[in-house]
Amino acid sequence: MNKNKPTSFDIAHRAGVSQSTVSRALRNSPQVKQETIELVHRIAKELNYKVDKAASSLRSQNSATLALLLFEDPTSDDSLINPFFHAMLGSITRACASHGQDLLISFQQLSDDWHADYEDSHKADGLILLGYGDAIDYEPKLKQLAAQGTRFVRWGPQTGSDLGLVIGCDNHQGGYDATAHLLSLGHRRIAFIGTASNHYPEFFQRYQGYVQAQVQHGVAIDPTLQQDAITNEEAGFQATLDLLDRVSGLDAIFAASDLIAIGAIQALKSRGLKVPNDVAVVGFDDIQIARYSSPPLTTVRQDTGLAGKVLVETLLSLIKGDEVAAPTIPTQLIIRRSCHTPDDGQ
Amino acid sequence: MNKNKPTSFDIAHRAGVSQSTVSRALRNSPQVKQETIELVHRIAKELNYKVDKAASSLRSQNSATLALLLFEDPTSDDSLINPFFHAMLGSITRACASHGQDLLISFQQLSDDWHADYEDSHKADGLILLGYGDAIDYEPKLKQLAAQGTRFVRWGPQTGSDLGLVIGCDNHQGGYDATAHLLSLGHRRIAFIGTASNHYPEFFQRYQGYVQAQVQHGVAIDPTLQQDAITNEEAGFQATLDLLDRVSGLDAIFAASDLIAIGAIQALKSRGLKVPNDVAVVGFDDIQIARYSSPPLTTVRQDTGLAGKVLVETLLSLIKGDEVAAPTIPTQLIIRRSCHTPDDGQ
DNA sequence: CTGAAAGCGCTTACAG
DNA sequence: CTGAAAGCGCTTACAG
Repeated sequence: MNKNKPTSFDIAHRAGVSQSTVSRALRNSPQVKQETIELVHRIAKELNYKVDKAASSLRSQNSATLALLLFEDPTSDDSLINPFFHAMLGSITRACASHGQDLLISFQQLSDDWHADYEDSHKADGLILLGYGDAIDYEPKLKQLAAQGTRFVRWGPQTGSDLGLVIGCDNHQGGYDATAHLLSLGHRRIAFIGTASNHYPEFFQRYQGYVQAQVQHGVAIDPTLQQDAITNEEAGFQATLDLLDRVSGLDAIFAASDLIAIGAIQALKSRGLKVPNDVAVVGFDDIQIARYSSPPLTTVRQDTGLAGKVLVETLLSLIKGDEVAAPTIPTQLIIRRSCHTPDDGQ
Repeated sequence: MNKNKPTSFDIAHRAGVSQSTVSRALRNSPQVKQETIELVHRIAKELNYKVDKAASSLRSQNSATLALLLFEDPTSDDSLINPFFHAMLGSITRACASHGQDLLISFQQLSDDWHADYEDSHKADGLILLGYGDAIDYEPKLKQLAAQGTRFVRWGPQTGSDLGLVIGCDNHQGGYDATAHLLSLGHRRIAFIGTASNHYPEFFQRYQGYVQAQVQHGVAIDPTLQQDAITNEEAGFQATLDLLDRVSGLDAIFAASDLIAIGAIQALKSRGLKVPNDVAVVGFDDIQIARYSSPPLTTVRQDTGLAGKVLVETLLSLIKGDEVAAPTIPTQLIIRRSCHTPDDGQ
């Protein structure tokens, strides 16, 4: 079947033109007569001809392929993927398709040589990095990539002194909005669950938004209301239990991610506390599960559809050598039933 | 940076051997002296050399790449991916990595020419098809792939007269186990929610297991207890409301997928029915959400870890030209709180 | 607007 | 165990 795969020479022969002209015509070169272009395309279709990607990449030194590298904390169960990544994956896939790029996907270990694996081998023209993990562990890797001249974009926290091009949402604003919403509902003892340090800068930015909202509303910050957790349900569950053992009078939780929030809700229920009647909960991400948790989760949506598009387009600009900026993706507060709304009598 | 990418000639020069020998040494050919192999590898490492994938693919006519094509019903919201696919994706990714294969990923429309897109262009040596959708719509596509000699494997229902190589779980047994479990808890009015026809053969197989279990337990089949639904929460929600309007005395639901089950639970709650006290619910898949639904969902687990490995390894055998069989992946009943267990006093 | 020719960086017979 | 040579199927100067 594949033995007789047609080449551009076959088309040239049938069309009565040279192979060079076929090559140009297939890419709709303005140099080629419209008539010839149409003829070549017609014959190509008849023969089921497709440009050989390997030959094209080799000659043009351009793979028209991007690589998406996913990574998580090495401690996390590696059969699970953060649902937030899935949404990003869908969006990145579509953006690649619309730009004629193929997408390689891989789960990476911190120990691997990402540059070598993808750029040196010409498998991909650039990398998209996606992951939650300890930013401190991760930093040397980024430095190495930058030093190697790897073209990459990364989803993450924008700090102003970023290694490489970082595209992220407005974590601070999102944290502010979530907290302001809880304050507007009358809550005053609002916990923050999530590791708020430079190890998890996205969470830290959300925490800072949480602090700012309270300061602006004249609520004193009680540092004992912050409890560390990485982004999975287990961690959220355990952190909430620890928090409940430590503090009193809690009336709301702002969880640094939806996964943490879902664990928190389970923990609250396990202690006989009702959500939102006893404790309101707000998450972050708006993953698919958020709508189907019980109660449905109020959360801060990250626009994954836009994010994927921006990641891909920014990377393509970078590869082309254009000047590129790193836009910030806005967030949006999505109100559901995990906290009372003013007009919600429940 | 990439301008001076080293080639096998650079290594040859430094090592004082020919380029052919370098090429052999890099692939650890038994023809090459161990000493030479080691020398070549050492120099390659020093130079950060990586075999150029395009050149290698072009010459060897082998891309060492598989393509994963995902598709869903065109009607479904295309920003969502069935969580079951995510688990498969993780598993397939890992299996590819362990076999030295790159993985291209794409969301496909039924209208696209999958063979041309991947095999004719030498982007991939074979395809993995993953998707839920109407099997009848899908069939002409499979016939076309088979006719074109495309090497592909597919996750789906094994019917005995499959187009191409189909790997799937034991849907019938899974349906039987779920239903037998409900029967053992004393339920007698068990609904099946999911389209049970040749349009959705996996669901149909699960339905047949459901029927068989009841027959064996001497329970008469009431066809009005079956309600169509495709695999998403919306459909499950709506189907359950319709069912509740139509039939009386319902004491359990076997949903053809977890997404349907989650929609069903929402619907039951919206009618003031308690799960499992008023109506028990069992799902199918054991997606991640199942553990965090409220109540946690009893379901039939498909072993996605094994499935991904088997898909990849079967496809690689097919590409190599080996004789291949299509194994069936076993299922496992996972008991949680969405139906009473005999020793669960709740 | 088109063609002849070179060459991308490998792998693989072929010869020794 | 190693080397010289051909060639995978394109793209792209170069020449007209």
